[in-house]
Amino acid sequence: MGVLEQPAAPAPAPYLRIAAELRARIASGEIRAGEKVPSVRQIAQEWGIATATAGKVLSVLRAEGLVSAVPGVGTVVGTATGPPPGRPDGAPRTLTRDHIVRTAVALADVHGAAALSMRALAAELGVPPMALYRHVPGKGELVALMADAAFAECGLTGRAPAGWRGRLEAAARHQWALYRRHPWLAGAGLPPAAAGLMEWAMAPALRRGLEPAAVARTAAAVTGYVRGMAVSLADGPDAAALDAAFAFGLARLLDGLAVYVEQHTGGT
Amino acid sequence: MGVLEQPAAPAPAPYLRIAAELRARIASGEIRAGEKVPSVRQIAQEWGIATATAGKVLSVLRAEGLVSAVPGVGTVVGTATGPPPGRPDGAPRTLTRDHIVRTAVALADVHGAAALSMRALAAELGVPPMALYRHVPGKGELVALMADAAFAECGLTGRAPAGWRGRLEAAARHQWALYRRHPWLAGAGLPPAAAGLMEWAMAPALRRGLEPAAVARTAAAVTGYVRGMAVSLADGPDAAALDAAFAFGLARLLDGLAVYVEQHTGGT
DNA sequence: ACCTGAACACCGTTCAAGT
DNA sequence: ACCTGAACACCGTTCAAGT
Repeated sequence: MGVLEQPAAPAPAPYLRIAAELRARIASGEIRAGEKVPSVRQIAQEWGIATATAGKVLSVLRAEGLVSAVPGVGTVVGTATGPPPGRPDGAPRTLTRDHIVRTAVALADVHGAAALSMRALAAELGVPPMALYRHVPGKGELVALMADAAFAECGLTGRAPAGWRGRLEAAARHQWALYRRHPWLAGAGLPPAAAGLMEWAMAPALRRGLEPAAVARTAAAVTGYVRGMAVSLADGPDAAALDAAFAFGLARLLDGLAVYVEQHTGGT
Repeated sequence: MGVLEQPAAPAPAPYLRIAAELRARIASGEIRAGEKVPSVRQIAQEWGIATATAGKVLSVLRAEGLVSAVPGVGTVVGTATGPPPGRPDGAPRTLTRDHIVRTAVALADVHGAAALSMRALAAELGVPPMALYRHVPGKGELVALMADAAFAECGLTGRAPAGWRGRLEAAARHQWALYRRHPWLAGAGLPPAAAGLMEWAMAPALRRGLEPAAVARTAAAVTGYVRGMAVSLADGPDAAALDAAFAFGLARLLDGLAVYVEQHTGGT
């Protein structure tokens, strides 16, 4: 039923997915030749994976010749012998909406929402500002496309929990991870892809017989909770403390929902 | 202990408080002579009070000669014989930080956060833009002051619930009401006055023996929940549906917290 | 027809010139 | 000393002028 209910293709392993994301950042010019890619430690922290997995990410990119380890510095884009392959400098790929959106996401990720202007984005892409308007109606629509693209990143790799609670928790944690990765996202409005995620999340509860109105309210409450914690995160304060508060509050919210679901559905 | 624990002065009745707010809007120039003040129905809806109470609000202002009922139109600022008393036109009161902040709040309430610019605010106040900077360091600080002023509006009129759950629910609903009244507020960051509200909210739980770390996480989770629902509200969609979802989610969250508090404190 | 440079109507804020 | 006009470095977007 839900758009995410039956993944069209098997989800890639996390390290491959993250490697693909870094590859996209390099391709979009967000990380340039000679600049450092995130360290193993940074990757592990940013995506919430083990350092061993993070190490595999960099191995993949090194094996491709896209990055190389520079002792005492870190892992940088390109090899000692020249710029990275795949996009010879000065050959500007034809501008597409997708490329614009991905570059905008990268720009906002790195420099913050305030730094995302149509003019700065155009400069990043090496095109005149007005060129963007042939692919995107305006900045508002661009931000909506960015949010949709971010939510469409499939990060639900493991098999989907069958129970309503496991499914809802997985969706909430996925949403949280997206907000951690894209600090501008919580302020961007919920895109259609977010509705898809919630549809996926609520499918077991719906099957269990929870009435549609309660399903809708549950989805709104959980989504709102995650988003509220994310905007608080964007305020600036201690991220670690909020991570703990997020997990705590989510557990309490799910506990409370469990009581309700018990009372309002057939049984186990 | 909390700043709101022992109110310095007895809280005014709701209709007096709302009358004061409308009076401030008129004084600040947000509602000008000849323009309509909110109708009984609008007041009842905006502040979540009965229409009978809303009627008393307008009675107060009418008795003061500040507004008058115009049949077929509504209640408008001023009397049939001239402009409202209290601020003769052309006599600009001396600019103060407080006046700037209150006018900014009124401007953002009516025209939205996007319409709040230093230049527009200065125009509203009838001063050159740079005059604002002698009272406020910059726009960011102004918004922070606005948020603090909004949170400092005391709306917790009834006597404070003694139980942890009633207190927390009252604080959450108060915060929700603030966000309903000031749609820009959820996007403005949590000001010091919000921490005061949470301190007040969590005092009974703390007295009950809930450990400080759990108290902090609970406060962050509830505040985040309310704020997340409020930013979703600001997205634009059906406010009535979100009101219901807010109440639903809050009840579930408090239920889940109840289980936790039961297990982690002494007893009743 | 397609593309885009110049222009318009804004911003927040600096700073030097006014009183 | 206090105040503020002009200016600076931005914005998003319109539109007419270029190819």
